[in-house]
Amino acid sequence: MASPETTMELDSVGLENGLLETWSSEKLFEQSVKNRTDGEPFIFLEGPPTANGKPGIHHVVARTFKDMVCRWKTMEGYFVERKGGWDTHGLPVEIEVQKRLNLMSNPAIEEFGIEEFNKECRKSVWTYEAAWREMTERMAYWCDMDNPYVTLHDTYIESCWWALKKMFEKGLLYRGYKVLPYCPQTGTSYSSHEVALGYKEVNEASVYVKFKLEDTNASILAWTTTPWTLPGNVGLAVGPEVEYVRVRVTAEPEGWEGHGGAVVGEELILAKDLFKEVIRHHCDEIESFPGSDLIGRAYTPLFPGAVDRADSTTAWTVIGADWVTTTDGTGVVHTAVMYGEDDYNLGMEVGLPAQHTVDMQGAFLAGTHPQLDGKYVKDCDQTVIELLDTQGLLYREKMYSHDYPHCWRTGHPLLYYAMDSWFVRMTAVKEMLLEFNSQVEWAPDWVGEGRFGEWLRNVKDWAISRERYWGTPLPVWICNSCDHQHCIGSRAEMKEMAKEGSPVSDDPHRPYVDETILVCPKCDDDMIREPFVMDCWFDSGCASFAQWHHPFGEEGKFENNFPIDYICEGVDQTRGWFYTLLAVSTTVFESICYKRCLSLGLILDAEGKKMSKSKGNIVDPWDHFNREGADATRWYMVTAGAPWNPMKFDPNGVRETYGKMFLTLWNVHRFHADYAALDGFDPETSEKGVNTPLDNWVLARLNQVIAETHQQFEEWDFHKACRGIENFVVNDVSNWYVRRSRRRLWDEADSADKLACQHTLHTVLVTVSRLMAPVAPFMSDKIHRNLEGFSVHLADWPVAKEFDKDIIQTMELVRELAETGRKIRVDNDRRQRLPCGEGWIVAGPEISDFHEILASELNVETISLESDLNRFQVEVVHPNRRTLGAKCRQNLPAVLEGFANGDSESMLAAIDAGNLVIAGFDITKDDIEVRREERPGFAAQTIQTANGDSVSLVLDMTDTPELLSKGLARDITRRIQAARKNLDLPIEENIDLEVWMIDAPELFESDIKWIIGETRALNAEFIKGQGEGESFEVDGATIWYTLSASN
RNA sequence: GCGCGGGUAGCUUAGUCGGCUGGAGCACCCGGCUGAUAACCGGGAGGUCGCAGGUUCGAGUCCUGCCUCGCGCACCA
Repeated sequence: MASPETTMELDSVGLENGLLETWSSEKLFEQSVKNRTDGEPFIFLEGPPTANGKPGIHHVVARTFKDMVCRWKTMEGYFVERKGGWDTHGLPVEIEVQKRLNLMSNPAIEEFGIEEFNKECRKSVWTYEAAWREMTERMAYWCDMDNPYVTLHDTYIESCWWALKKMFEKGLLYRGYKVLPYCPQTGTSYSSHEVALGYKEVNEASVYVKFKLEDTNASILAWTTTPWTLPGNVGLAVGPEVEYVRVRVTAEPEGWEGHGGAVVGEELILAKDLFKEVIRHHCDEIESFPGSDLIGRAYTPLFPGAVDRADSTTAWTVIGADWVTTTDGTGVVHTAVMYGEDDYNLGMEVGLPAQHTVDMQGAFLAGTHPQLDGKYVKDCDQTVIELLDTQGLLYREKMYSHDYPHCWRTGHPLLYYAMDSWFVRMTAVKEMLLEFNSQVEWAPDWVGEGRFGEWLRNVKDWAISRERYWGTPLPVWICNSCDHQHCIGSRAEMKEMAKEGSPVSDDPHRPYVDETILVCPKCDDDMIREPFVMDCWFDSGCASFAQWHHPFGEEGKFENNFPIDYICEGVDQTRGWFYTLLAVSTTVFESICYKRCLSLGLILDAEGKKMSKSKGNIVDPWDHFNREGADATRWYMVTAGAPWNPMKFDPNGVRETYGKMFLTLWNVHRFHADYAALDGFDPETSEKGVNTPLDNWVLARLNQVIAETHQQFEEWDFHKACRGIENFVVNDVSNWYVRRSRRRLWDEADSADKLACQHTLHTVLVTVSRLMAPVAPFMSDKIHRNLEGFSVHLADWPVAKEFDKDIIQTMELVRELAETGRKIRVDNDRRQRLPCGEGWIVAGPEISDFHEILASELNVETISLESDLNRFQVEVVHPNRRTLGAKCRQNLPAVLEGFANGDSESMLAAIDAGNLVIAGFDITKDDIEVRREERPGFAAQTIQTANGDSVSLVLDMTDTPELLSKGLARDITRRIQAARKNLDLPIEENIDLEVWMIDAPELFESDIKWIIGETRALNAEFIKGQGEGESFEVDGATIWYTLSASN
């Protein structure tokens, strides 16, 4: 170990870029990992980003929190591997390509060719890979980007297949329908994200329809905004608890317009609450009853023959559903199984026939009705209304305005349409999911209990198939003759089962996999693959094992890396990756997937608005990387607030962090390193010196900070930990320790005091570097290398030693007293440079260790303890509201008044005698606080210490010739030093000095010598009378001075 | 509509078990200090602690309702 090197002014961008090169040539990341191979593994899993979008500041946030924890754990001695990952499949990729090639629909893609299309997708996936790598490297996110897992790799896909087969074997995979927003023009169903792009307000006809009950002469009224779904009606849903009425029409209404109507004597049934709103005729109420009375009643189909009853016993009957409300409509919900999500779920539950009346082009199927067959459904709304009207089945028509989703590409209204889909039966493992979730340590805990728990309690079967092209193909084949289903679990299995002569491609993607025909194990006929790809969330949900190509890859790799210790992503992943990881591990392994999950808040702009491309309020991380540097950016993001709270990203804040934290720290380091280099200080071989109380104090504080930082890291309070470090660096180390130690290092001889200071600074800087290394990996490393000769990232996490809490408290008091002294001077109009003869600390604890510091801070000649309290101050009794409140309750005001009117001296005497009674209550010592306040006329202030004691500071304001001389000397020195600095004179440069004075107090010989020493004046003259050069006035005196470098 | 999380000085925020005059930082003004860096120190100004009730001797803190912002879920039959 040698002496540190002298340093330069801070250039953070240069510093960081320089270190990046050093790290890369040293392969420091690899080293830091390998260094800990003997340690217990800490398992981290990278949530794979998609590289077909540009990385933004929110990615920097997530990566900072990932990196920070991994670096911290590494320093603690854990073995922390970090494999990178890329999410490469899915709709966003396809949409990008579709836009570029103007392929608006599935038929258009197929015409273009799936093979070509997927080639384009494969290319598009990597559009921003370089940008991602650059960002990742520049921000110092340590992660193995050279051997990442990639969801489009054959091996990765094979693991996904394996997982799906596990589910299949457990009976958790099944085929069914899912109602999705579907655009018949493009032949595509849309995810909720895309649907959100296309909401438009529409004003269209809604209808009230009469459903004639079979066993009685009455009709149930139901309401719908989509008349085209009426031919598909197979049921009516009512709320079992909802109150319904049966009414008889007694007279025609006044001013009826539009289609529909009812005849006198006709009977109608609807929710009681909605009667007034819906019914236009004059009616008599016949009876009222709960919805449960209606359940099971059969009614006549509106379009007989449009749907086959098949073996359904519930078709065209009234069904109970507790989600039915009376907020609009009639309190009766028309149910068309294939054209509404609730309708479909209800239909499945009670066994309604699931049969389409509309084809994939959006046209009515043949056999629905002669006037409708083959026509586009949205064009038929009026026809349906007229058909019902002519049969007397229409009660009313009403224009209704609402938001309705439209195709973001073509602008056509989307149809909710039941699509063929494959599902994972998550509902079957709900209890297990909840149990596993309760084992996860969530930060913050309310995301786990609340948002995520809520989601799990309402878990639905997972629709994992997509009618798309670019994705992991669904490995399920169905037999042409016997409908046998087979799920492939590996590439080998596919080869084995392939029909002779059928192509088996090495690339598992479409369209190649579509061409592979399997032989049915049941009947030897051909099996054809289901034409779906999988939800890309399934891909990333498999990451915990597919990254290792489990179970085909390296043996033991997966087992040793599961379950995961730590994952961290934005809160938007709650229903995304956080869920799919758990969903897959639960169904495949019957295990938890991760033990700890940090869910990060959204990132907002400085105004609190969500960052989005369209608003143009995106912050480019490079703006900060290139200005304040990655350290300041990372530190800012960690200290700005709790990680799970939404973060308002304020570019100004980054600048502040840079100026405050990093510039300060750098200058402390520079101060130490420059002197250490000059003196040839070596932390290992140089004498230890003799610690002053100041050294002992800062070392105690250091250990306190170590302890607090560690504790707060453990509790996920990274923001508090880092604010604590920052406070220590800025306030304690720089603004107090270094400020008070400056003169110690000016000593040119190797004094014991200087050595102690240098050892102390060394320890403090090295330890602080280690504490902040996980968050600010650059400057911490620069400092650590300079002082310790090796990288901070190979160092160990600091462990706190026992520390002296008393000295910390004492110093707190000393600093408060120093501030108090300045306040006294301001109040008494006495300038800081004019010394006071004496200062007294009244009734303070023993702090003589710090009298010297205090005297210097206060600029007093001597400090002494004064025990005679009465000399300067009186004791004042204050009530202790906390104890008195408990004792006196509602009588407290009276007691407080008693205190206010009482005389402190006599109250104290009474308490000592044990007989103070106020408003009927015995007052004891515990009920009061005694504070001392200075008597009027003294230059004094009283402060309260942390444990409630009063301490006062009194300054003697008397002037003497000696004091005036000293004060003048300091003023002169200060001016000359400023002039030296303006002239850019080196610190060791000597000067020639002339000083003239008018009306000045006498300058004592000793003070003249002091000026000469302080200013390094080789030749100096002090003259009474008017002079030349710069001048200033102090206390009525005028001073002129000239100086020049002495040669 | 339901759930979760916010709302404290112009801005960013701390505020523990309900208890002394609601603290900091940035910015602003005045003063001081400085061979101390984009520094430091003192003082000033700046507060309806989102609003309204309630509990309590006492509420930023607990309860109820409301307003508002963000996120999520549901609904839009």
